[in-house]
Amino acid sequence: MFELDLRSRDPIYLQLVDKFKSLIIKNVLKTDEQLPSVRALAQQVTVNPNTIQKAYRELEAQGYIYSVTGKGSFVAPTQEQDNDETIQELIAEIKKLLLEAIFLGVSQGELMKLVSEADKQAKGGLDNASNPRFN
Amino acid sequence: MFELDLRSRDPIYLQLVDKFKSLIIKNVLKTDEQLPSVRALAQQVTVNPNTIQKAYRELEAQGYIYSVTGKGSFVAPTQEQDNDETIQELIAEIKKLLLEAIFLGVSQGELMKLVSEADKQAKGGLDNASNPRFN
Amino acid sequence: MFELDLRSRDPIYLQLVDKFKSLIIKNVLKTDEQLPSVRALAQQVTVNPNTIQKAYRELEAQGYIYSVTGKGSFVAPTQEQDNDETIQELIAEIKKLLLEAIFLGVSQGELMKLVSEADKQAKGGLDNASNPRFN
Amino acid sequence: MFELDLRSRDPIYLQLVDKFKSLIIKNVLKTDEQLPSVRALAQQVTVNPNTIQKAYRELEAQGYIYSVTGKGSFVAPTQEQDNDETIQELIAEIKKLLLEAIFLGVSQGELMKLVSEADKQAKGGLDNASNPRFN
DNA sequence: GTGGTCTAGACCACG
DNA sequence: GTGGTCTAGACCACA
Repeated sequence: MFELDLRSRDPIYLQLVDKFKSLIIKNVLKTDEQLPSVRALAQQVTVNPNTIQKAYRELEAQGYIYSVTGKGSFVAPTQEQDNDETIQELIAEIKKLLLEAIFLGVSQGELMKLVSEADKQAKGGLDNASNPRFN
Repeated sequence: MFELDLRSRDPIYLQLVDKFKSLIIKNVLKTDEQLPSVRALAQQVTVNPNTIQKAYRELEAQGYIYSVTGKGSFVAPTQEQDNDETIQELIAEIKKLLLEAIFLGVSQGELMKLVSEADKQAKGGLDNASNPRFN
Repeated sequence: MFELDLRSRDPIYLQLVDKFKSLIIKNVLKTDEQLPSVRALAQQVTVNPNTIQKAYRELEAQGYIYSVTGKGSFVAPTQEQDNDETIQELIAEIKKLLLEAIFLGVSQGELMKLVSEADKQAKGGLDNASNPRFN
Repeated sequence: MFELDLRSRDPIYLQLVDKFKSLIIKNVLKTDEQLPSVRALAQQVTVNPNTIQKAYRELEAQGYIYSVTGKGSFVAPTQEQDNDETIQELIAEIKKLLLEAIFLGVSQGELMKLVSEADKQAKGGLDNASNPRFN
């Protein structure tokens, strides 16, 4: 379920954060569903528990999960709050990468297709949950 | 012209790389145009010359500029090579961010518009040069 | 193991790059094998750690090694990509040197033998590892 | 006759050295033939005379030309002297590049062909002189 | 003047 | 412990 790339320049804890965000976004992990315990996950992926802790802390800071002392960590309900700032940063980052992609020769059509695919994948999250073929 | 965030987790030299890539992509800096000298820029943004050097080296490694000892650093001609690996990584990163944006409530339409804008801005680079409203 | 010429016009960090490339090419250093730490090597060859870093960065940029913060630097798996541009430059450089060698009196036969030897040494990398007679 | 790449990382004076060495090796410039004067060449290739001077000095140091004060610079007779050291260095450099080429996937056959071509080009120098189609 | 190399030594992020 | 960033300041090669 978790394939970490120990060789990547990306720190392990960030790889974990990304994995979980992806699973939550695709609705594989549903609201209030419990995440694996720190120790269990640490053992499963053979990584230092501190690293898992760091990942969970980061996910909580970004509002994707919430932790209850003594009980565990759970998927947070979809954020309807005005995380306007976060979104603006995200949009800016996407725009930067789009410009770079176009500069490197990627066509507008391909990028449009990318948006379309992402949208379909996100909206069809519930289906994916019962038919998991995500990365 | 260069607003650096010294507090950012992103290292200064990478912020500079991004700035310059953006300026080159938007055709504000044109082929063979000279970049500010290492020392001059270092003084302007009050950063150590070594840091500027590092940024310039990275830009050179990525093919955006070329440096000639004793003469200066210049914008490289547009890369015709298809750096397939680079593009694949870029696409993957964009897709990840698109999914996140959609999850945070950004509509497909807005993202499509973003692609369209980026395409227009990239293609109309020459116009932007005389009408500078970029960051 | 590492004999550096501090007087050479070739910068120290490039001498290190060459040494390591040679060791990797001859399969003395094998995939995923760890390189000496920046600090350790710096101390061993009595050179500033920054200089070692520069060498490692260059090796990483050329795809010979990968570095993971907090873990170390390791030999990268053999590159399957055909870096056409790099190869073309390499071929041109070889041809130039071959012409010069011939001009200085080296016979075609000797050069052919050189190619043959290089091929044998590269292909028999594993054997060389247990029978080290390289520089 | 002289196409310098002002963009190259290689210093201009070294590019000139290489050009002249190539012309001498291919026998386009023959023994005791006079080289263009510093000032004339400087004007022709629009380069600082100091740069030409430096190139000529380097060529003289390597034994490819000799200078007569007040008369000019001339192609030196083929060196039959024991420049054994130079040759050894050259051979070592060639071997290093051959290994790298093989490592990057160039076949032994291609390299053999390269040697053969170089040999033919060098030996056929006299013919080339009257039929100049070199770079 | 330009870019490039190197040192000495500090500080940070990661595991 | 690891690699990575940054500064301050010196010195070199090139044009």
